[in-house]
Amino acid sequence: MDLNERKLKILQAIVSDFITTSEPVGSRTLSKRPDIDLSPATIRNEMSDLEEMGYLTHPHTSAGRVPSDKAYRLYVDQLMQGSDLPEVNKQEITDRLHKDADELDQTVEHAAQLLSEMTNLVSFAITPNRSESKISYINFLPVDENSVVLMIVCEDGKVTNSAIRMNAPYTEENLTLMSKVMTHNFKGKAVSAVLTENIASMFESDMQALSGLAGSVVPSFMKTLEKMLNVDLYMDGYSNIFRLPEYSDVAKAQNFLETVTNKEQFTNVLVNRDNGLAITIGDENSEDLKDCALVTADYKVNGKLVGRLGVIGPKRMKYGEVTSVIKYITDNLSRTFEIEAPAEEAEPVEAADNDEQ
Amino acid sequence: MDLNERKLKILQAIVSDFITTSEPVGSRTLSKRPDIDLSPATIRNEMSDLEEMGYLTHPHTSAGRVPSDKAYRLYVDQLMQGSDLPEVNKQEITDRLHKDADELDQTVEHAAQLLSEMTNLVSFAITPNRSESKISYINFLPVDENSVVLMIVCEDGKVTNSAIRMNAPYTEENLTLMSKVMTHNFKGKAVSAVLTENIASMFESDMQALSGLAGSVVPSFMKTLEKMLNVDLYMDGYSNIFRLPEYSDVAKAQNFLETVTNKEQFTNVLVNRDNGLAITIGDENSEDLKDCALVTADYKVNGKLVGRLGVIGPKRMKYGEVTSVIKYITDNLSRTFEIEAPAEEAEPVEAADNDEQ
DNA sequence: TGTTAGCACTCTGAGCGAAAGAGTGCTAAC
DNA sequence: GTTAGCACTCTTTCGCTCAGAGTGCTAACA
Repeated sequence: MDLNERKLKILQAIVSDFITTSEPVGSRTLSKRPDIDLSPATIRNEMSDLEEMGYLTHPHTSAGRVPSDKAYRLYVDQLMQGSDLPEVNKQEITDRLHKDADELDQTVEHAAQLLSEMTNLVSFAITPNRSESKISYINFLPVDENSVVLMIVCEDGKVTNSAIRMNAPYTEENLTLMSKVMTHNFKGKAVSAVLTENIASMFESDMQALSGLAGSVVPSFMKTLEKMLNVDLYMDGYSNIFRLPEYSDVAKAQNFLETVTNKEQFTNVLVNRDNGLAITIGDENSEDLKDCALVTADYKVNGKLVGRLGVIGPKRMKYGEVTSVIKYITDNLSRTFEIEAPAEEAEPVEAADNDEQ
Repeated sequence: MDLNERKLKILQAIVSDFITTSEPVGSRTLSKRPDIDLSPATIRNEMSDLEEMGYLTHPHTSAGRVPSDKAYRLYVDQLMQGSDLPEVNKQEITDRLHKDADELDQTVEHAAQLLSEMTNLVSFAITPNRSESKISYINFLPVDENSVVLMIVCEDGKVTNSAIRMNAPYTEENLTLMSKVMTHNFKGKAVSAVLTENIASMFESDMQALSGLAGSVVPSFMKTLEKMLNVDLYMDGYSNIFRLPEYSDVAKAQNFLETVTNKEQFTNVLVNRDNGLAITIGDENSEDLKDCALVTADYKVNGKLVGRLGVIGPKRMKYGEVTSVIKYITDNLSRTFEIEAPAEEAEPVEAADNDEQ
């Protein structure tokens, strides 16, 4: 038995019908569609075949057919027609993303917000991983006699800072010296590379005058670098799930919310997805998301750093629309954080990208 | 008719019974309690009186009594007995709050997490408002030829930074000069005070050499200062509401989540609450929270800055337990961010408090 | 005079069965 | 190969009854 033209057509009709109604699709309903010119009985035969082939299931004998994960996969890969975003929406995306375009974090948060509004699903966005970002400055500033602030600036403009409680007394000169020596040592190196270096030994050789401070500074420096690698997760539209009949059961809604509000775990899921546009459906996800579908896409910052943005919802989602919204937003974000007029320079000029407060 | 001893006792029994069961309380149930030695009929008479006085309501004729908002208020003010936190919980709070005590934001986030776990309610925490914090440094760092990073450090160690896109070319010397002049001008002034000054004029008089840069810098500087005033909101335990029978109705759960996930609006509610321990019940809240109760308390940072932490849940909450957990956590937080061993100095030494990236 | 027992009454919620509706699968005819 | 027809299945909804919980009132009691 093979998937001939007619079976595909029927399958497509069933999937798209089910996506909009969330009700099992019966043969009579299908036969009424203008694009399908077959009697209910014929359709029933085909549906029976499709079920045997694993594309459809049956909640119970006297119910219509429901697409299986396999059917959604086929639908997404071959059957679905990409929808073009209405001009109004495009305009809105552009407008709203450019409103606070000088703050990466804020813009990304807005992007997530926008996405949940436009898809009526739960949306999320993660900021780029900076393990390959290069260090640009290291700076110690006095706060009071016991504590200083350490700030590390990356070439892409990202700033991370921490408070450090000093064990030994320090002078402003100490701090300036330390800032200079460390900047000199690490400038131009990637964050991940520095994290594997033996920093303590550097203090011994280069900075004997400061070795008394090393005990306070080294662990904090490492911690701050690690903080630089943290990926922020923004989510929006939690309450959208209540609009979906699949979550009218409170237990299911609870389950979903629990999974999705576990930031650490969920960030992990997102970080480990395929690059580019990625759609995973049902089984293709981990156990606790097996009733969901995720659609994600990447955005670029300075043409290098890669963040990610997407939605999570029921397998029955409007893949065409959702995909085009996500693509449009990520493209827009990438353009927003694009290098501006590199013009004559060979080395790329980093665009404004910086952290939140 | 007045609230005599017996009526109070009955009312207290009804409220505490309803809090644990969420079922309307009948006269027979009450008469079985060891602390109430009255026949159901007598209790019925008293309940009828209490209803007339506005302390009880009746879902329908043949149901037990339910406390009114007025009853909860009385309960909280007079009838409830404060519970003492078990030693295990105290220990856990202390342990978990001190794990990352060098990062205010992170600690506050952990506190919210802890609170939702211990109360099984939705918890929240806001970071302190810094409008009265004093500025300590202002620093411009070059990023690339078009952009610089501006960072403002407060006396309490809080750092805020922004990327600035420059309209005119700049030199490192320009930045250093600008940093010095601005630090000199604003050091020791409160953020809110600086925000009302006429910064632009300062550029004209003090910094003529830099006036070409002022156009880029002044608006960004103001924006960054405003960012310094932003209060961060952390929430946790959203999915706890599904455990409560009052939210077994999906529409109610949706409503609740929508109200509470509106960060801006909800932050506003929190910022405008009374200082110290504040409990608001039903009507006492805004319209969209009229079925809820909020309990909040303040914590202090450096004995000055004040943040806030609390829970939101149904009016039927264990006020005693909740209050003692919140108090214990806020006290603990205040101690964590306390000035450490000021010893000989007159001027208070600021403890480590700094921002999240 | 306050308290209590008794009883009729009310309202809710669970349980049950009937009936409607949707849809299938099979058979037989086209 | 397609279709009409029909018996059959399963779910959902509706109405009904009945048990249970609780009240309010009255009358008796201490």
